[in-house]
Amino acid sequence: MKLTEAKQQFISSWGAFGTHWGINRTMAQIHALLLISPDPQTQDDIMEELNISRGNTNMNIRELINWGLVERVLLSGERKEYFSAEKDIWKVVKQIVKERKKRELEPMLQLLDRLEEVEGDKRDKSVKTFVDTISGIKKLGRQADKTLDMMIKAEESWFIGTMMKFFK
Amino acid sequence: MKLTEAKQQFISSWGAFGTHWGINRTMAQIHALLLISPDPQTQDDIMEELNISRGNTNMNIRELINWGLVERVLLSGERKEYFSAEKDIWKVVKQIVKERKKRELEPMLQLLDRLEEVEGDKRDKSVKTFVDTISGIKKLGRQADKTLDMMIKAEESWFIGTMMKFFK
DNA sequence: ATATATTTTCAATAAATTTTGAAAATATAA
DNA sequence: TTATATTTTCAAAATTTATTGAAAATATAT
Repeated sequence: MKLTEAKQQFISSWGAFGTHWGINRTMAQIHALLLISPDPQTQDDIMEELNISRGNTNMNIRELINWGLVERVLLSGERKEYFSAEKDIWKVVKQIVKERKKRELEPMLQLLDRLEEVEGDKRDKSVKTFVDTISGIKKLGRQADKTLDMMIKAEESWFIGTMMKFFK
Repeated sequence: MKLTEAKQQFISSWGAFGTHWGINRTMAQIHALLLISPDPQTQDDIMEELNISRGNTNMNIRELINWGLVERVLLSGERKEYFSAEKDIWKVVKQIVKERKKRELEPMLQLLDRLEEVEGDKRDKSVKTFVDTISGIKKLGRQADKTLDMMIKAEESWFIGTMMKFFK
């Protein structure tokens, strides 16, 4: 397979992959493009490569910056802004985990805390089922939260080494 | 908080949560409703509770069955079908992991295998960056695949116990 | 200061996804 | 068998989400 075709396939698949995980296709594609670009790219480079409008490009780049996956690069003597993505995949994964944990897991755990304190007699079957379900989710959620915290702090080598030993 | 309100909040939040993970809102809401329902529910029960149409209800129940999260229950002497969700959250998580692994992670790893074999000289910077990125993703992906395999087989007690020890 | 390049915003539009509801298919009862 | 209940399908409609592109804002150069 030629490089050009391989790049296109990667970008397109990364985009489709993203949509299965609640990430918009264009954002995932820009990320993919920057991941495989040796040098920082301008907005115009990205627009041209992916055939998308200036506004769309701009908004999604900003979103990637918010997620901590892309950074602005200023090249001396250049007026345009350049963008580049973190290439270390372990760091990328940790950053995504960190953000999703903060944006989704933590608020969900807070909600579960409140819901668990529902009024009513636990001898009432509907109260019991509700509280038991909420508690079960909360318990697993709290464990996930702790595990992810550790993962975020861990080095890839340590983490993979540990997993290898465990899950030989 | 009253049970009725708590239930509604849970269903609504579970639905919103789902959309952040590429799962349609209604499917997640039906799942939430069944999770907190002490007894199996009919299509009409679900339609009424969530204020959704018969077609929508039917399609999403089927989808939940495909995901292995809900099962049909036949009550003797009853003509209607009843539905209930697996209540053990650890089993639910394992089932979701298993399905997403099969549907998304495995095809992605297969694609990466093919992309890694791109033609061209690795001294060419653009080839090198591409291959290195693909290899990095593949390496982490393969490790995730193994780890998830183990998790799918593990008992909750073993898994949580292990994690607790590690991440004291 | 003015001109020019570049980035950002956002209302309008387009595209994708979800939902409806009525008709068709299927299953059960009489 | 015929009647009735129940489930399934799917084209059309509604809704949600993504994208465009031109105007406004900002930054840099002359």
